[in-house]
Amino acid sequence: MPAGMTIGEAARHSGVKVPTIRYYEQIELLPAPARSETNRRHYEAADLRRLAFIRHARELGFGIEAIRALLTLQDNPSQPCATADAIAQARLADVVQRIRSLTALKAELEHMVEGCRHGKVCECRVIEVLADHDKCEHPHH
Amino acid sequence: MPAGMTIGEAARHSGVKVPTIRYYEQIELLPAPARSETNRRHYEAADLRRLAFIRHARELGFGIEAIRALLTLQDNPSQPCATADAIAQARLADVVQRIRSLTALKAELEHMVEGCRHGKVCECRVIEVLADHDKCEHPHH
DNA sequence: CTTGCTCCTCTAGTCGCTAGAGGATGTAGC
DNA sequence: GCTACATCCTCTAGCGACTAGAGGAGCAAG
Repeated sequence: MPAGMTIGEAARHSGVKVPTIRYYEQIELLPAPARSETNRRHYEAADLRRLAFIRHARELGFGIEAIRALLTLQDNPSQPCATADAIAQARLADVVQRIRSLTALKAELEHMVEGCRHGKVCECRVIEVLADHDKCEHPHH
Repeated sequence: MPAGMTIGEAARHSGVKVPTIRYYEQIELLPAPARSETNRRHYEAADLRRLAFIRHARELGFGIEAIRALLTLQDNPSQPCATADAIAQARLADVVQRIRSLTALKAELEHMVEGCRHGKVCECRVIEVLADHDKCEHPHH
């Protein structure tokens, strides 16, 4: 018979922390596993695959609800994959947008830091730029 | 006597929403302003400058505690600006790191989306890659 | 005088966990 | 068997930075 693993073993195997696994069960992202006579959770291979899927999706920045949708799709493989594609594309668009705005931010921060002469606050570029938006190179934010 | 403006006017002027201004007051980032006879807040020019400073710093991604430190520095202009510089540099390092990881993510997502043949889920690249980390181009995450 | 906007306070919700209390169970060494 | 210590259980509360909504009062225009 398949012994199954404890929640701690599942955590080590999947890289998802123990409380996080319990949390995923609570929000019904992961099915509640069988319990031992003494009330301990026992995980099988299928649970581990699901956990790995979730972890990977989280690493790629998908939100819980998106992952829920993707898991439902995985459970119904005969459906068209347009939804999965749309979710991934939405995430990609979000990432692209974030990179854009972070790159602009980076330029602004570099501008601030480079201008700092390490003197007193009253002549500090960092404080000065923060206080006056017009001192930004590209004040489009 | 300086009339001062209502919280709504201060919000329109600064671009910070009304409830957010109240929230900043609650966490003591913004001093509690004078009140009218009927208990309404009245903001002066100094409050507006402080609000603009906070808003700009938030736009650049500084956390509330960092902003609190920066505001304290601004209030004490004779101190050396090493702290302000350190805060800005820490933020810059964070932004650089974020850009790096988002760029890696972008490549992974593009890989997923490009591979999608828009067929059924059972042959969908998106689901497939999520389920199997080894199918990533650069599985360094 | 009524309509509709703004203001007040307070509480609770968002997201994805994470931390901690307080208690039961399991394992290893003696 | 006894003693540590790790691991497990449930439950509640906290994080950051707001945001939403209830329920009520004030204000300005028609």
